[in-house]
Amino acid sequence: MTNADIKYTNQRIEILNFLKDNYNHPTVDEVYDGVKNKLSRITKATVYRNLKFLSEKGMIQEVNVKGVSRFEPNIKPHHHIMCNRCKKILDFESKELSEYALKIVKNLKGFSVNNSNTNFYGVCNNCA
Amino acid sequence: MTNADIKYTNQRIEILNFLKDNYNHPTVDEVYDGVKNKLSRITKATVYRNLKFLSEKGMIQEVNVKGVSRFEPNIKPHHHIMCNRCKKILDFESKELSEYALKIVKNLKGFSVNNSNTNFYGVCNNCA
DNA sequence: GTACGTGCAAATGATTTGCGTTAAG
DNA sequence: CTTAACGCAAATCATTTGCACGTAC
Repeated sequence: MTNADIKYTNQRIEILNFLKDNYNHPTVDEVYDGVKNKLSRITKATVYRNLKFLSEKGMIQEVNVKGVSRFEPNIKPHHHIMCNRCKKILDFESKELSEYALKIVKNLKGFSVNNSNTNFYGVCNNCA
Repeated sequence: MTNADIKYTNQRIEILNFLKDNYNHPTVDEVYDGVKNKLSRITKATVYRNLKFLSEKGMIQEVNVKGVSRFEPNIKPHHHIMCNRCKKILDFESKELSEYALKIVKNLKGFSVNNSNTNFYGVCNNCA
């Protein structure tokens, strides 16, 4: 999670801090609201720039759900389970699923695939 | 593909026509450009309204790729393979993959999942 | 004839960018 | 000291909406 090449500005640190241990997949606005308490002068542009920057550095992960960007500290490859009612997103790790999926497309002509992820849709117990 | 409850306006017909047999997953703008030849006075608002309408009716399918909506005539459940270079998207049908994925999450606590789809990433032969 | 769809222009919402200033290393 | 990041405001891009008019059925 540390990297020598990057400048650890207060803004960046607070954003990383907010995301750390936050598995709710917050949107840009939610991250902005979350760090505003600590850094009252921060702007949304800075949040956008840093979230993009940190995603590109592989320090966080961006998930796009129906046109909205969300961010999470879990950088391991994994799948997502989404509730159709409350829109909550759960991480789901399954190496065997990833491997099975890759095996299935391996002998496909015209494409060399190197990774995959699966999205699940359903209803969480809270909403059911 | 036909439905008695809907009004078949020229705009709607041309949009369906453009999408029919078009497996390139066009964006809203591409659909707009595609039908403008036939209906010079059509506006993007109409294209947006109809693509949404037809998706809700289940007559076409919307796919969201990195924040941009794309549309396709293939309404059967299926997976997608995307080229990281040229961004081309290929449909990939695999009932066994869907079934395997569902089986894996079936005994997950806190969520009742009813469908899934897998996205694959790689490089197509054209780009490789 | 009536309800629904359309074209147009304006509104909204998300994200990006130019620029002068500030701070990390 | 130098370069990258910040804050601010304005720009851009995708998508939606209100409204008067038109058209499918």
